[in-house]
Amino acid sequence: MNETARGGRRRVTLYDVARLAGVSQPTASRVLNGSDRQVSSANRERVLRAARELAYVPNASAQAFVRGSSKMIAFVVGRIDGTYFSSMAAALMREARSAGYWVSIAVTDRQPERELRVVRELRAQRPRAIVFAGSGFIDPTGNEVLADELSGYERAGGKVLLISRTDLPFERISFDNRAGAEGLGQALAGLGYQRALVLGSETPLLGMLHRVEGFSDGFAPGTVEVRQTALSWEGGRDVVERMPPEQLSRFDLVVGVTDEMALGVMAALRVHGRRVPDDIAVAGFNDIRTLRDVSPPLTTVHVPLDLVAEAVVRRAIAGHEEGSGPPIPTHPVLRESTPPHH
Amino acid sequence: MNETARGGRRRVTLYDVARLAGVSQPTASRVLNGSDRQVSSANRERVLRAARELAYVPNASAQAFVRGSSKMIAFVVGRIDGTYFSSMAAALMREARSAGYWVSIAVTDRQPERELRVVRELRAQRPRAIVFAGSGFIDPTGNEVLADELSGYERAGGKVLLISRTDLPFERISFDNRAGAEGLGQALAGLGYQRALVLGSETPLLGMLHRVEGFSDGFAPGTVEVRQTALSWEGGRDVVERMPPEQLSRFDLVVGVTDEMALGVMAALRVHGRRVPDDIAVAGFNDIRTLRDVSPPLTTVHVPLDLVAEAVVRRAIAGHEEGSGPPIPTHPVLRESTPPHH
DNA sequence: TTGTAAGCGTTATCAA
DNA sequence: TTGATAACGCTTACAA
Repeated sequence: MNETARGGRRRVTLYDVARLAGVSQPTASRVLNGSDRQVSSANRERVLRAARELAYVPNASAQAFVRGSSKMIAFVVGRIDGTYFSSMAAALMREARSAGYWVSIAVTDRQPERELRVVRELRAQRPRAIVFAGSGFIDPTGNEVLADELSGYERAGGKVLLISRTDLPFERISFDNRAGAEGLGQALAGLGYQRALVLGSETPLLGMLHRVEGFSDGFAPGTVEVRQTALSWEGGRDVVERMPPEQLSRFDLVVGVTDEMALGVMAALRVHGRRVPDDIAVAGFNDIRTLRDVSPPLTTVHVPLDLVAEAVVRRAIAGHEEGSGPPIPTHPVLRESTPPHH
Repeated sequence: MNETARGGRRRVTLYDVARLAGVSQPTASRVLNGSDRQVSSANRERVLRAARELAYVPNASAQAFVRGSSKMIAFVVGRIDGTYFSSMAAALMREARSAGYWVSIAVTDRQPERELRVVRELRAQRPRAIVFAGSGFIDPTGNEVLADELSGYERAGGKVLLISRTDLPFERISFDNRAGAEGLGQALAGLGYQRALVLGSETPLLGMLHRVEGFSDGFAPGTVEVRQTALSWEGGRDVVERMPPEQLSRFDLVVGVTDEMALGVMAALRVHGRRVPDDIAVAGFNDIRTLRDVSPPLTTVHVPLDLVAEAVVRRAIAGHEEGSGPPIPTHPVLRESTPPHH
């Protein structure tokens, strides 16, 4: 009802502090908030004391308002309740904090119209950067409008960054999906595997395509069978569930383009009484933390999220365009889900 | 360097829209931002058209500034890279969104001094509510200062909410830890288990204590052995690692006060070649999503995060104090990690 | 229903 | 080094 009166007491403002300290508002401002300007140590002392005495809390809205930009980095993600993106968010927050920024997370549920709404709302917040992570849909029309919206944001002084997302025309931070997958393919071929089933993403995402292609190249070009499925735990599970047993038996290895898919595969195999790795081997991609809880330990490709976070924050803050630099290297990690074969 | 000039182009303001539409600024405001005031449909139409034409984006900082409070709910959490809190955050965001609010997540790494800093920074943002989730330390001095800070925030019109946290004097949303744990204890005793090792939290948290006590009461008062350990995966693992094998053999069941701990236990048991549930049974608490990936499926106590999120948002928005209502019920879920025994 | 005018808290410009 | 003073973009009495 009555918004401002809620709680009654008037808030302490910079003016109050200045008055108590016997200085002008600008001087108080120069002391309390980061300014290069010098203030005499006598005044500085009095202002600090006054601020402490009144328990002054700067009004971030007012600061953001007058500065025209906030200390916020917006992180836009399809989902947050999964280890991969929440780990990425955690790394990003750590990194941002050490640079004096904070991260706001927005979830889109992977729906294009939600993405658009989220960006509109975010623009209103005037964040320093808007960072998109992962697997966006490729809906040309939807993306066109989204790209327009983001361009408008950039024109107004913001920065758009994409993490391993390729369907929008903005600066990009990518992993070397292809090389990591190729390394995995080589390693597994070297262990003696010969008939691999690869689960790709039914949503056509360039990054996922690179993983499939890279693996195929490293493993043995032409021998790999690919199935497209939902990019999720359920997607992995469903492929196994729906595949006739005799068909599944033709493979000695199943590889998911994400760990989540691989975990879905393992769950389904378990249900059907197939043992990993005795009956069939499994591997994933990303090296999410959940892997420490599965047995046997899952072979995967490690993605160094700390490096990603560091790059994101550096570029988000940098005034200039850095271009889409070299991809961040990834490397295969062999574990017990893929022991030497034959 | 030059903050405001970044990007060059002046931003479109409400004034521009009003001028193009040929109306006053307040009228444009009434049309574009939620106001109860009526505007003639002719003017409404012109304003909307003008806004679209100029691609007007409201300045949320200015709005928050002048309104004295933002549409933000701050969610303060020890860590975000775990299934439990990220699931809770996800539920909270869903719920908040449908009420027209958005959630900002702040991570404290469970360090008291970080908690204090985070709250200070959050206060500056003037969020509608600050919500603390989970396991805070009990450091009386640290908490005293924190409580002061939060009281100041409430006096200024904000709302503090605690989710299953009991070391601060504010409105609380709690689960029925005791009843859930008691139900679990009864159920497991009913299955024939007789010698339980319960892993409690070495940090003295009331909620965790209730779980230990509840379980003990339900299982068989006096027969349960309790070990305190770190409230984490590592904490669970360490207990098993450090326990002499013959001592561990005395138990037919290990219960962690969180699923994370239980998963740590399972990992350690695996390493030491003890099979679950054949050699020893394991149970946890929370029913996190990671459980779908472990085998055998873990017995636990389900905590309905959707209900929690709903309660949080409702109370965060409500102008009045609701008191710390009845706890949200939890219920045991029996799975294969604790089959009938003997 | 509409417009005028005041004010929100802070920073930045500029003159002292 | 300091202090008037003018923005910043928006909302909200209050008056028309």
